[in-house]
Amino acid sequence: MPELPEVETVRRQLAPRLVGRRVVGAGSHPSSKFTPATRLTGTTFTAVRRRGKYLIIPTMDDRELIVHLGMTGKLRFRDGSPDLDDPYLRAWWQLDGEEALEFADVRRFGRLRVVANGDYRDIPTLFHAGPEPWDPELTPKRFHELLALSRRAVKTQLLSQRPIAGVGNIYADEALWLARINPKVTRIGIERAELLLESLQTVLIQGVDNGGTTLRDYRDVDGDVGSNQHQLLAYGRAGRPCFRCGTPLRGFVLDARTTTYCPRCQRR
DNA sequence: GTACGGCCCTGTTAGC
DNA sequence: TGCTAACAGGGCCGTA
Repeated sequence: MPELPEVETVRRQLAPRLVGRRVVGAGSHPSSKFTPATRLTGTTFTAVRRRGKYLIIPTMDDRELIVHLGMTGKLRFRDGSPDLDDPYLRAWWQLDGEEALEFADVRRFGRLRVVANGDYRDIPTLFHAGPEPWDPELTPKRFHELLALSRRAVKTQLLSQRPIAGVGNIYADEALWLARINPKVTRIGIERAELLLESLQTVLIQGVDNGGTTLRDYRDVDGDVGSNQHQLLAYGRAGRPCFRCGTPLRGFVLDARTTTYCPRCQRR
């Protein structure tokens, strides 16, 4: 379940090895989620950027490869040719210099797109994505205004990517716990919005510093796990005592996602 | 425009 | 031991 810290970790590892590399061949799984990969033969990657949970990889011919890792997507390099016997290989790019970039994804929730530079109209979540967590324009006031655009539950809004980009289920639960905000509240004041923004920045920075959170599937480009799962304060701890007050944390399903919160610290 | 439910996927785990 | 059902969940789409 790669969220901003996991995707940023991948981006940092990918960039020095991918920028300047030419694609001499490509292939993919037949699903339309992955076939865009094949449109890149002959071009050269010029950068590796990130926007929310999306990797954006511009090419020399003014296009961009957009990668969403979904739940179990992994990017990795392989010496020589791609491993076509891997049943989970969904796309691959043969690079100059006898090396391949592979996209493997067990559950096929990931997806690839190739677009003209900056044209995200066909990728709704990316097109409508809110500011990055560290965007200087994302002031507490602005964040509060963005949250006020909808009356849905605050956690639902975070997962929508609209008030802020890059937050998924794990870091949403963590930040809401840290800010003592109930996931189901539909309106928060400017002071609590500021606290939530600070909490989001805190948990996301910690996630990046720890190389991401590996619960089961996530691996970075080198195949290594992250270590942030050892720092989690709320996510996945339902039934266990709150680190602040000792009250057993409660779990429920919100928007088909497990949600964990402290019924005492995070009262509605 | 907004809210909501269902679907895509498959390995792992729980329950019988 | 072996089978079945439930579960995990980000993004998208159809419907109300």
